[in-house]
Amino acid sequence: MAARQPKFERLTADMRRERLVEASINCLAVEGIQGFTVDAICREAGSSRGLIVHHFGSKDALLAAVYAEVFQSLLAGLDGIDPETATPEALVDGVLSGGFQDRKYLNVWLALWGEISVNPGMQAEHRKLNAMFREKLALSLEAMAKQRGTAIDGYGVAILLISLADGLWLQQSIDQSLLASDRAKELCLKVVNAALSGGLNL
Amino acid sequence: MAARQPKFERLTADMRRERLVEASINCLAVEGIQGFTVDAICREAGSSRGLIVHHFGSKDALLAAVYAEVFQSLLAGLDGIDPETATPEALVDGVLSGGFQDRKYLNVWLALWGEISVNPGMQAEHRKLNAMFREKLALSLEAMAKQRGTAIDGYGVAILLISLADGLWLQQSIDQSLLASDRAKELCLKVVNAALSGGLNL
DNA sequence: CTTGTTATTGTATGAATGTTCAACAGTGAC
DNA sequence: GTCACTGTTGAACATTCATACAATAACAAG
Repeated sequence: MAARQPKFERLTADMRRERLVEASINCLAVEGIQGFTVDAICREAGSSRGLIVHHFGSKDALLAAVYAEVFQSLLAGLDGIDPETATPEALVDGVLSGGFQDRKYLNVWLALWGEISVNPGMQAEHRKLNAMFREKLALSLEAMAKQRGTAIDGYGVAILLISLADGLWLQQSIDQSLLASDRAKELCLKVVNAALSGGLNL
Repeated sequence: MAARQPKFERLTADMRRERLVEASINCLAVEGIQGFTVDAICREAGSSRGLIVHHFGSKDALLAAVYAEVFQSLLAGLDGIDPETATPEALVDGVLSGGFQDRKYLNVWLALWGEISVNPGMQAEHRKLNAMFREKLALSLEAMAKQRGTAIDGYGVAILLISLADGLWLQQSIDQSLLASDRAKELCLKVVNAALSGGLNL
């Protein structure tokens, strides 16, 4: 007699939550916010429909969990960067590659930004996480400027770099024929180098 | 006896289309793509539900019309700028204020970008319109560089400026506490001036 | 083996969605 | 006044949606 076949896989709550978050990212990536439906997500995650409410309470709470996850991978791009020894190349690489580099995430970020701009809870989270990111960048930038004997406004340059990287990534993701990704990196690098050498008066 | 009261206002097709497009923009602005529903749009436009299909054929076609309208106001920001006599200030002003300046449009653009990245027809339109915008910018930038006696890659600087402006506007729209809009303008201006004087080697 | 906990399922439900369509009515031509 | 044209209405329709919930079953503890 064959071994008994369980009717479903029973996971720990954390593992199931993780699977649902990843499935959500895939759904968002492919079809945008229109594809972010309970049916599609659970199909992608290989579970039944009831689990989103059971593990997250609501679909909105799941989207918040997606944001936390995606932002983690953005922060990870700056991991391993030591403010004292970092090079401009490493910094630009970190900003451009953390969670972003992949065009796949365009629709994920579009959905998240839309939600952040409307949902006060997510806006608070966004401010907190973004401040961390900016802080880390600003420290590295100021350390590098110091080595060159120039004084800069690290906060201002950080905003400049983040905005430029976001804008380039956005344009490139929407229309891939616009520019190659190494060209985007080159543009960022030139601006950062100019800022660090005092050429932008920042 | 009172004058007969018409049961509804009968407009020309063009006027009705315009009203529906404007109503769509308002709906998108307030609630994002979630608020872009036939019911909400027609309520906002003060008409019955049947008119979207009647005048546009489908809701998707209406969104395409919204894109055309919004991009027009983006192009209008560069109107009146003569490549030969333009100043960097005027150019940066034009890029930052055309159709963008207003935080109100954040959700409109997020929805449009999402659709563009997925819908081939809108992607083609996007490429065409964006190329026009870039072309106009590049011409003005090259003319200004020439006056300063430097040779630049107008196309590259245009992409740099557009991306930076987009990124700054995006960050600022998502979190208004991040930076003031005159600060954003100042950052753009410094980068453009550096580029025009050859400081960025572009 | 028995039992308790809880992850999981899948149906039920009611609200909201985009589109269709036949009837209606404003408007200008004659 | 009569007519044709077409902008407009609003009910009908089939889907799809998020959520609620009671039944089921996996799994660990004893």
